[in-house]
Amino acid sequence: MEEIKALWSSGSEDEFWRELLSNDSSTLNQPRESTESNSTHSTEFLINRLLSNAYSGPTLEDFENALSSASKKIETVKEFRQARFSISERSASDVENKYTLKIKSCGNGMEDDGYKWRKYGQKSIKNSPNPRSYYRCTNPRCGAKKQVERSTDDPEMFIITYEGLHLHFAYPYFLFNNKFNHQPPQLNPPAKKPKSLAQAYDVQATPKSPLAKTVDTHEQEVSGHKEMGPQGLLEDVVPFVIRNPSMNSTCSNSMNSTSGSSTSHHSPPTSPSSLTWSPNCSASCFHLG
DNA sequence: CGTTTTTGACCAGCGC
DNA sequence: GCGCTGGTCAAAAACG
Repeated sequence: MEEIKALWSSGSEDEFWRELLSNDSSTLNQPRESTESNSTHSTEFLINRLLSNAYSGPTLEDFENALSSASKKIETVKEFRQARFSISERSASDVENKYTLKIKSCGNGMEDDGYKWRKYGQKSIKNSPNPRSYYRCTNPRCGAKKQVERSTDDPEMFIITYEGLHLHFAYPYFLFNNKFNHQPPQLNPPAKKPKSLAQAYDVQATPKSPLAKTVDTHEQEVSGHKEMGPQGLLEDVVPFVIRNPSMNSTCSNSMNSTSGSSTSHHSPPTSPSSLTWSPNCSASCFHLG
């Protein structure tokens, strides 16, 4: 894992992507031959390859397969693909772009795929009565950051800006693979079910930057959580029922079988919050910050 | 007592 | 250069 971190920190991201594109990459092990994109690499392929090379966690292909297995949530597949293409359509050098979420309340949890966000600062913002909080992922190989501030228009609306490619949102969908055996014990069933995930994933461009994305979760309500936790990931606003706490074997099998990386990056989180690791079965953090 | 949050200081970038 | 603003650092405080 450290070599990945070093790769990102030692050189420019352009170098990283060149390395990624190189067929005879020596830094990143090529796990398997790919028959697609022989002449021109599609960005989708790049993303998949990035995940399979740099991370041992599930690839986007895994997510898609998982989505396909979720018969009841076929519309979610569509929306997830939309979200994915919102990433894929961009050039590789744009991966570090910011994403903005607008969340009207969400689950209160510090943990996200086994890692936590650590608050490292708070500033009062000009022309806004609400301060902005700065968080950084505690995942040692993740430099992703996020900023959380309360909307001035709607006190219950939070605006969360992620910096760096951030794929946490894919986890809930990946967990579809486990067929909803039961619900997470720590979470009450939502009093109101979200209208639809299609609304939750209304991906749209944000005015402040042509490259940034805004995900507006219109009516996300989770009972018992008036306050939004410092988490604020898309994972929080996706229905919790899709998260399955007892899928350790299924999850790891799936991830191991699809991850081409030979070196194991599945080290458990160093954070003491590893109790949430197994239930969520999230073996790797998908920030690409 | 270890971990997390708070909070003022510090720094960099930008416009004037 | 100066002041403003946003982002980060780090020591102290709070928390469990």
